[in-house]
Parts: sequence; structure tokens; C-alpha cells
Amino acid sequence: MDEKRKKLGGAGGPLASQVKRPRGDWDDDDGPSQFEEELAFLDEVEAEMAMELEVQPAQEALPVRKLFSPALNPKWPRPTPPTIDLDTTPLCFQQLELDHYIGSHVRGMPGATQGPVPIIRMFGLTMEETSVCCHVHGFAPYFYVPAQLGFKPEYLSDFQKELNNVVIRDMRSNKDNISQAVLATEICMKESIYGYHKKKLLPFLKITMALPRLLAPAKRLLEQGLRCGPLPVHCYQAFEANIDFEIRFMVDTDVVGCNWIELPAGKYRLRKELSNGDSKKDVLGKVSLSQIEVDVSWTDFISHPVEGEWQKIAPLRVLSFDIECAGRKGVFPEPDKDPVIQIATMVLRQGERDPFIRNVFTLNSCASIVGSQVLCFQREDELLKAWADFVRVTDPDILTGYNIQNFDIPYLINRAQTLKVYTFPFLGRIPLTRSVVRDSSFQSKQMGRRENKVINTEGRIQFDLLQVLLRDYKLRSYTLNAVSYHFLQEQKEDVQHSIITDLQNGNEQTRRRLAVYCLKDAYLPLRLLEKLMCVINYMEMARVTGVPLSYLLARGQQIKVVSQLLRQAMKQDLVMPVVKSDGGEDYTGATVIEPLKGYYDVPIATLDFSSLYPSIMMAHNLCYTTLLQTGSIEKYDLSPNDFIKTPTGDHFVKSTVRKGLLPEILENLLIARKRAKTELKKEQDPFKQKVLDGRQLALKVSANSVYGFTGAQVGKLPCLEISQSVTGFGRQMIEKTKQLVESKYTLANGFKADAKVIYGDTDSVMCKLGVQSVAEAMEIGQEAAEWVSSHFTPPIKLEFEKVYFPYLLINKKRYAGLYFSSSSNTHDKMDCKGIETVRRDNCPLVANLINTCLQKILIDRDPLGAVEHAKDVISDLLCNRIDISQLVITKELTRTADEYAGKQAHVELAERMRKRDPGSAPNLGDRVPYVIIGAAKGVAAYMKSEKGSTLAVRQY
DNA sequence: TGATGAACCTAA
DNA sequence: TCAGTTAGGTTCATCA
Repeated sequence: MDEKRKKLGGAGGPLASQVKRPRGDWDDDDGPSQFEEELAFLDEVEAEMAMELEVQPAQEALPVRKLFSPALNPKWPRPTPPTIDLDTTPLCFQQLELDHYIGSHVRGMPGATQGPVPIIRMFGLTMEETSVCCHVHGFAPYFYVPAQLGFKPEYLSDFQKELNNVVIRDMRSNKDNISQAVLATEICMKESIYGYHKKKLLPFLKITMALPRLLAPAKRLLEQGLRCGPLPVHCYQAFEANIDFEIRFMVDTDVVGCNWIELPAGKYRLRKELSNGDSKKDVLGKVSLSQIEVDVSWTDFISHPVEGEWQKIAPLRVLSFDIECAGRKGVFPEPDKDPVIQIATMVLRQGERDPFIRNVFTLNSCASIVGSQVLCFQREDELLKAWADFVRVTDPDILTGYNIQNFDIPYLINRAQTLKVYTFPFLGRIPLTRSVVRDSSFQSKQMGRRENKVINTEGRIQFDLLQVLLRDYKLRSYTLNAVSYHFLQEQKEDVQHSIITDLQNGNEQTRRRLAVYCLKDAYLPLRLLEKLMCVINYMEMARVTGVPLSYLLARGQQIKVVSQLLRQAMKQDLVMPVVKSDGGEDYTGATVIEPLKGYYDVPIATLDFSSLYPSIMMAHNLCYTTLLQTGSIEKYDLSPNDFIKTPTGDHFVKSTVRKGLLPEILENLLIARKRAKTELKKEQDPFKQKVLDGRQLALKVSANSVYGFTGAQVGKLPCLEISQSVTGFGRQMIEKTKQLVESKYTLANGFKADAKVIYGDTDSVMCKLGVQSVAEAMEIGQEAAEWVSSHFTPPIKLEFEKVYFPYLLINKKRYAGLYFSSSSNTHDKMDCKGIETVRRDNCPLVANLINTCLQKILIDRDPLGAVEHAKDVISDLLCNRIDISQLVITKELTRTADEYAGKQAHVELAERMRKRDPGSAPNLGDRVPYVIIGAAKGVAAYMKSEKGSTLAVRQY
């Protein structure tokens, strides 16, 4: 079978022309596309696997009812779950999504018995593919404030009453008629995480509120001041009042994202399907579409740590889909005007190779497609209704596709509204909760401003591939076509947007062509998801950081650190203050050593501090809990031996006095990473390997984001003393490394030459050691790294990483070289940093030209050839012989012409392009920075030529 | 003509 | 209600 699959892999393979298909008016290409072969092949796979007979593809409209008959579509519903004997059977499921809703008290469950109560809801999956919805009762939100001086336990009830009164008075409308906003107050001994306080626990008031949304007003009112008993009015500072309810719950119950939950036998209640009028007391009716729905007390379930058997992953259903709309010419489709004409869907079990459901819902007839079910509808509203029903029946855990979040789902929902398909917008697992489209804007320094739509699909995780790619990959283009080509070397089916409507208005063959296109657009995201191991990697990230899977795509970096910090803090009775974040002064970052620019025809050894910032935090015990605030040294009578002064003048106690939380978190992350890596080496099963690799990656990323968290001034808990001390130590270290290397490896000490650090950035130094061979450079580099490491506090470690030979150092953050690490005989790659070849704001022509030039310089050792090449391209440009499809133009460049021949050429080219195809100025905004001149100038500069003699290399 | 700042993207 | 950091190169527009 795999043999066959391989054959399909090669473009234009022998299979491509064997099968003929009927031709329609729009069928101007030869034979079926490769994707069609692939689809057809999927049918064969199933036949070979002796699966049940495939349903004959339908061509004519089907009565909708029949679609859902088990006889026609046996694979749609999940397998019937085993019957459960509550008294003897525990229920184990992998929790995939965790949220909360406001409901009312359930008899026998802990928590408030009156008024609205928050109920945690876990959605998940058993190993047998049974979907589970679990209502967890009795957990209430809370926060802390330090008890006022002189506060006595007997004041508690007064305090609670006072706070309750002001909170209720503060409510604009009390729709739910809440009479008890504050459920409980108690005194407990805690310590603020912020600053060192000699480990002294102080009395705090733990305030439990009825609902999560009451935390913010309670906090605000307490900050404004509250009077209690005989004490004067006091303004309280709130702690942990800004923690998401879900995170609060997970931290307190040791639940991490996507871990396994066990409900012990006898401890949970099964919900039943209740028909109308069937209202037995004590039996709750099902409210979700999950196959099994249960209730449990928050104190009664077991949360399994991600270890051993509990590392497994349940067979999630991943549903990928794509829609086509019949837009008007030149107008982007609008849901109140333009119909949805096709929806293609593929459903895959996570871990399996091929989707087990493949279908396309079409408006009007459509010729059959081998490998896919074709479901035709005469009316658009019926199509939409049937598709939504189909989604609910197949009950996917994950919804994916390309840009479904900002296009497909909103379009479908809005279109359904226009057509009055009222049953449509219920795409989650709670049939009573309508999916609505909301706008949200999201802003961060990292990602800039981003406008997004948000659609609630309770219990089903939206995993929009586009969003994943935007987050995790820096790409030149994010079109599905470009992305597919980049990762899969595969293209979309070739259908121009402008002809979609014509295809729809043609015949069943043209609609078939459209359907194949649509199917591929549903299929590609699945392939990409698998190739990039998104689901596994995200799950591991959720497990490592402890947040729900959905947070990873919906939220930023900070929540992950907060989750870990809270878990660690709780163990030591430490609590997190709510800080008001006001962006202050920036602080100094890393050092970039002034480069000795030039072309180095000798091996350059590169030494790197591994995980520099995490290791600094560990080595020097930098943490909120170890920070000595002004006056603390005197206050706690600390001797100089007890603390350190950082390069920025901040003080932290040593680990002998108090071990910091952040260093502890980092240690755990790095230990876990090491463990994952050793397990990875031992593991034979490729699936488990992927999981472990995903984990070690998640652990590394998590460790590196801790520093950023402390420096995030608009953040949950910024601490510039930590972040600036970290960078301060870093600056000191790189400077010291340079000195050490240059002082030991000298002629005077018997080495072949005086070593010179020619460049360095943040955590690395590039050393010219005066040796001629890569092997020698590796040997000395290795030794130097070890020797330098011994001058620093563990776990700080300088590592020999690679040798560049030759090495072209153009400027700070701009260099290229042949990269040797595994072998001293052959280079692994040509490594380019910061140069046009790696930048996404240049047109391909520039990148290609520079890349070729660099290859000629570094690999062929032919700098003259490089300049010749640059010249050739220039003259091609000037003679209009260049392939203009490689060019993208800037608006600015078309406006001004100047003396630069290259630039002038571009202006002309831009004009030509415009004349030829006025509507297609491609990627407007891309830079074409003096394309060729820039390159030639660059190459010449690399050759140390004088300014002005751009093409001359005589001096070299 | 050179200085300056914005926009963009990258290095780490 | 939400947002990881700073350093730094290159290009281009603007202005005196």
C-alpha cells in the first residue's frame, strides 16, 4: 500500500494520465489531477482493509433525512459507548477542553446551594473514542487580601457582611437576584510572592465569591477602602484576583491541559437523555451532545499526572472543512448576498493517516468523485442545515481548516442567518448554546494589532491552521497554496477565484471540478496539521504549562507562565499580588560585540551559552521571592553573605537563604526536558517519539519565556529588577568570555596565534583561533568552552557549537558562513543571518541573487564570480531580459527614479508590469531595495572594496 | 547633502 | 479585558 502511495507522490507520475474522466466545458487540463488520484486511492485503501462497502457516491439530491441513517453513513456517528455500571466502573477520559458556565446548585454536590453557581465543565474523550462531558460542581472563585493590622478572627463575619453589602450595592442590576455575593471569608497564613520577607507568613483573608465575575468589583471596592468592626477604613491590596477561573480550578486541583481524568466508581453520576415531561428528581437530563455526560464533585475526581500510561493520547476526531461561495465578479463574497455553494469536509482520527470521512455538500448536482461522497442539494438552506447536522452527528473534538475562524465559520453563521436556517449556529457540544460571531482585537508588541473574530463552539476546539502558522512560523506568504508548497511541496487544485461562480453555473462536471478543489482545501489543512505535528505539540505545551489547549491559540505567552508560577507558589503558601501595569522605562538588554567586519578565510569557532537567561536566573537565584526591596537588607538584618548584588545594583538573597520559585520552575522544566530527550532516544514507536519531541520543545520554549514574562511591563507580574539583572549578568558574561578566550589562547601561551573574538551577540562569541583546519578549531573550541564554563556559576555553561569556515561578517546581526558541526570534513549548510536571503520583505529576485552570490563566495570561493553574477543580473535587468514574474514592486519605487541604474531598471519594470497586468501589482509593500545595485555593492563591500567602486574587486 | 525618525524585520 | 524582552540593520521619506 505504501508502495502505491509513493508512486502517487511524484509529480506527473505514470498514474497521472491513466484514468480519464469526463470532460466538461471548463475542463481544459489533461486527465484527473494528482489529488483526485490520491482521493481515489483512499477508497482503495479502505477496500483493501476489508472495510464495509463504500457508499455509492450520490449525484442527485438526497432526501436530507436519509443522510443520517446508519445504513447510509455508518461511519459518521461515534461507536456506541459501552454501558456503564456506575458502582463498579471508573470513568477515564482525556480532558481536552475545560471551561465553566453559570448554572444552579445540584443536590448532593458541594458549594453554594442558592443563586447562580459556577460549574466547571470538562470535555474529553475516552480511549474508546467515546466523547465525555463532565460537570464539576462545588468549586468557587476566590482571592486574597492581607488582613488589616489588628484584624481578629471574630471580625470575619462582619467583614464578610460589609463586603457583601458593598458588592451587591455596586451591581448595576442584580438580574440573578444574588443575595450572597461573598460566600466565605477565612484567615489563612500566606506570604506575598513579591520580595523576600524572611519566609514570614502573614494573616491573609481568603475571600470566596459566588461567581467569577464578582471578583473584579470586590477587588476594586476593597482597594477603595472598607471598614470592618472597630478598625478604621482600610484600603486592601488584592492578591490573585485576576486569575482566570479555569486556571484557578486547574491549579487547585492539579489538572493540566489535556491530562487524563479519572472518575472513581460510585463517585460520579450519569446523566440520561430526558424526553419531554420526563422529570425524575435527582436525575439530571443531558444538556450536551457528548455521548457520556456526568456530574462529579470537584473533590472527587482523580487528575493523573502526565506520566507512564497517562502520557497517551485519545483518538480525537479532527474535522477539517472548506466552503466555496459564489461571489460576484471582483467583489469579496458577502454572506448577506452571496450563496454558499459547496462545503467539503474531511474527518480524521488523530494518529491515523487518512481521513475516514470525506464528503462534499454541493448546491445543485455534481458528478461523482471516487474517494469522496458527494451530497447534492437543491436548496442552499437545506445544504447548510444538513451540514450543521452532519457536524453534530460526527461530533468532532477539533475543528480545523484554513482561516475558518475569520472566514468560513463566520460566513456560514451569517449566511445561515440570512437564509433563516435557525438550527445552524449550534456548532458546539451544548445544543442550547448558540454559536455567535464576536469581534475581538488583540494587541501585543510581539504580534502587533490583530483583529480577529471569535466564535464559541463549546467543547470543540477550533484549531485554525492559519492561526497556528501565524503564531509559530515566519513565512513569506500565508496563503494555503504557498504554505502547502512550503511544507508539503504540494499545491492547491488550480481554480481561479474569479471563475468559481462560472463553474457553479455550469454543469455537473464543472461543479465537480469545483468540488475537487474544495475537497483539497479541506484535505490540505489535515495534512499540514499532521506534518507539523500541531495537535501533539500543542497538547504537550498544554500539559507542560498547565493551561487548557484552547488557551494556547486564544491567549498570549503570559498565561502559561502564570499557570506554572501559581502551581509552584501554592506549594509554599505564596500568593501573587495584582499589580497595576503602567508601562515604564525600558531597560538595557544584551550586548552585541562590535564586529570586526570582513571575509574570513579561516575557521571561526562559535561558542554559545546554552539557555543563557534561564541559566542566569538559576545560577543567581533571581526570583520575585528572593528580591530584596529597598530597606529589606536592614529590615531582615542580612549579612553580605546572604545576598548578591547584580550588575544593575539590584539585590537578591542566595538560595541558601531562600530558593527562588522561578529557578525552581526552570530547573523542573530543564530536568523534564532532559528526561524527555533521553526517553526520546530510547523510544521506538514513532508516534510516541513525536509526542516526546513535542514535549521537549514545549519545555524549552517555556523555559525561555520566563525571562520575557518578568520583563513584560504591561503584564501580570512584571519585575524589572529580575529582567534587567538577567541582561546585566548576560552583558558581563559575554564580555568576560571574550577576555578569557583572548587572554588564554595567545602566542605567548604557546598557541599558534593570538585568538581574537571577532563578533558576539547576547550569548555567543565568534573566535578566530589562528588555526587553519576545521578540526583544529573544533578541538580548541571544545576545550575553550569547557575552560570558560569553569569560570561561571553552574548551571551556566558555555558550549562549543559550530565552526564557520569561511565566514563573511557584514555587520552586527548580519553574517553568513559555512556551518560545520557534525563533521569537520563537510559543512552541514550555508548559514545566513539577517541577510536579505532570510528576510521576508525582499522580493525573491533579491534573495536569489544574494544567495547565489554568497554561494559563489563561500562555497565556490569565487568572489569574482559572485560579482560577475551580480553584474550579469544587472545587465539582464537593464536589457529587460529578466523574468519579471520574480519581481515584486513597491509603491514608492514607481514614483521616484534616480541615478541608480538598478533602481531605474525597476521603475521601468514596474511600469511594464503595470501596463501588462494593471490589477496585479503583486505584494504591494514588499521592498525592492536597490535590488541589484544593493547586491553588487554588498558583494563588493564584502570584498573590502572602496566605497564607490561598487563592481570592482581589484582590491580583494 | 546629511541627519533624523518611522516602518519593517531580524538576532538572540 | 488583553498584550514576552531589547538591540540593531536597511530602506525610505522628510526636512533644514
